Amino acid sequence: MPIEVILAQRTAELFSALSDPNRVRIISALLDQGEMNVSSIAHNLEMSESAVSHQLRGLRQLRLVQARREGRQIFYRLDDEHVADLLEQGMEHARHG
Amino acid sequence: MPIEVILAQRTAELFSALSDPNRVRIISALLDQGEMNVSSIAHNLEMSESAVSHQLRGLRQLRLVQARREGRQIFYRLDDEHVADLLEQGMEHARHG
DNA sequence: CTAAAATATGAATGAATGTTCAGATATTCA
DNA sequence: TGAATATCTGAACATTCATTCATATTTTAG
Repeated sequence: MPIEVILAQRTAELFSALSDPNRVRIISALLDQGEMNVSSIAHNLEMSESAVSHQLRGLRQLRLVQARREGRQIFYRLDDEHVADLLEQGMEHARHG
Repeated sequence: MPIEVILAQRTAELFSALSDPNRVRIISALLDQGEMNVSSIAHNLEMSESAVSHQLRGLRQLRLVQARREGRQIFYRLDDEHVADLLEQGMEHARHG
């Protein structure tokens, strides 16, 4: 498989992480707050905790998000400042455009 | 509907345009070549012309791509330099990361 | 040890997506 | 006009995806 195709796949995969409104909101919330546990994300965004948990799993697998346990809560934060840049640039484009 | 949710939707929609390997390759090719017609994109990326045409329609509807007819060929180019930035940033992240 | 709280997980379901195939539309050239 | 070329379109199909619901796991508090 040509490198170019593999790179395209990995690029698409990265953008896929930002291709759902609720994931955008989750990442945006983490960008604002720095760190949040699952239930506060769910409450904040009016999503079920299960849905949030499922989405966070995907984001964690892509290493866009990192988890830290504290007691029975698990706090999530962005793993990568590049993702913050990407999201901000995309939101900026979406605001105008 | 809260502005924040609408913005998240529009942001996700933008990233969705970059969330498929073949679309990434199409946009990347247009970025390199400046302008291409459907069949040269198809040949270049080893996609069917129909698949390319379907994808270009979506990109055109999102105004990421612009069309110009010349005889029986239709040349496509990126409509927006911001998208080029976004793609390059995403590809850069995908190369490392 | 038991109950409660926070999160994770898996199966099920419906919606969205990308490609293919067949055929339609538009344009040029003889 | 008729054939050839380039592109588009719509239906069909398989696949992927996000959510829900029920249940499991982990941790703390009592």
